Amino acid sequence: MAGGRPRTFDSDAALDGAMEVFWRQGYEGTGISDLLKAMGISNAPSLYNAFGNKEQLFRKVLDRYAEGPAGYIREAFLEPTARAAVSTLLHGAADATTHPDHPRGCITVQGGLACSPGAEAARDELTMRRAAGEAALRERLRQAGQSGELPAGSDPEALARYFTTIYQGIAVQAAGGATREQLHQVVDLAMTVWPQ
Amino acid sequence: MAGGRPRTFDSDAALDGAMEVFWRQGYEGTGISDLLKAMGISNAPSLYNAFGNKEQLFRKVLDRYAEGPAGYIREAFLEPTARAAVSTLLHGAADATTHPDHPRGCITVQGGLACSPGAEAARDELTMRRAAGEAALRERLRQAGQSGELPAGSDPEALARYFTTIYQGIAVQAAGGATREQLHQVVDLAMTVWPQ
DNA sequence: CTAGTTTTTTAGTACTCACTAAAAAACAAC
DNA sequence: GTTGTTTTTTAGTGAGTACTAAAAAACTAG
Repeated sequence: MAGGRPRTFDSDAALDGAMEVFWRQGYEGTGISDLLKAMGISNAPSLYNAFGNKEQLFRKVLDRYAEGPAGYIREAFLEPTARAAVSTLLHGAADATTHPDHPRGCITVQGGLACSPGAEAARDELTMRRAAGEAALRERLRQAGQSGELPAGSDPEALARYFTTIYQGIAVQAAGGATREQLHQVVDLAMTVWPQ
Repeated sequence: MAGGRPRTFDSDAALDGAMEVFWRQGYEGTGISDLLKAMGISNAPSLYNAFGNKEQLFRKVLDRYAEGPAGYIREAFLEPTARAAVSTLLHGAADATTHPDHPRGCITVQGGLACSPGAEAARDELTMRRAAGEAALRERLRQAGQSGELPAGSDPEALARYFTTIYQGIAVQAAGGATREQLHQVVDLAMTVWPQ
């Protein structure tokens, strides 16, 4: 077994660089030359050799995003009550979408809602991931309904969709320049919908 | 004064076609060839002659959007109470973003949140228009505060931001496939935040 | 050293991007 | 008819798109 020529760039740092660009410019607004610069890779073939094509790189970036800047989501689901989970989730979104070290907003929204036919696979991947997040919240709220945390007559599905709408609206608000404090205020108002 | 060679396309119909494409594919995902096809124009120079460049055409489309598919917004502000205005606005958004004759979502959100440096002018135009909508709602709610429609201690600015967040979240939800009924349910929940 | 493996480099592919100069065509006024 | 005006058509511009074949370079194992 052999070693081969060593990489001149760090894979994780390169993915972080790619994440930054995709986050700020969206999938379709990001070119291979932008990625090369941000990833610290000198030539296109090195990028394709290491990460596959643009779409595969995008998926790897989304995975890394979920474990890094969006890690607060997984933590939110560890909260003991559904109400605390939602509150942590939304206040976490207010923080993450306005973090000074990252582009504004959320990569799963900013990445691309509308696109040319050639980018539909990437757009659909984003749609899927947003739907997966909403489904996870729906399950958590269903469980809260069964455990008695939610009063009788509550609609866990509708609540999940409502809080997801807030969550996604926050990403748009952040893109428009809303401050962190303003978004936390939005979350506080949104939480008053909680039953009882 | 002379007539000159007559147009072979209808300007309003062409703008409607351009609106459809920009709405479905976003500003950056839309190419001149897409526009030509959708606008019923045979050659690029005819488009440039009639509407200026891509960015100027986009602005004309946004103006037409405001008077057409987003006309419900102006109507909402004619409601006698602020509460009715917000309700009409949000339920109107639920209808408009899921209308079967149009692409999903709202052109001022779908048009582009993140983009390449070359498209920043278009993105900023969208940001400005969203901000203008939020400012109008803020003014309406301030007025409601002064007229006594809102109870003492209410925060019109925070309410305006909250309802705008819902409004923009609805556009993302619609892009993800939410149904009209589901979005109306979201709006009903969102309206329970209304003070008193 | 040689052989094997992986990455980088060089130099390209074919295609699309937004946009335009110049000429031809189709009208109105006279 | 001629002149003036506007639009369409033809034929392009240079720059950028994602991606790749092939060779050179830099490592490890033996």
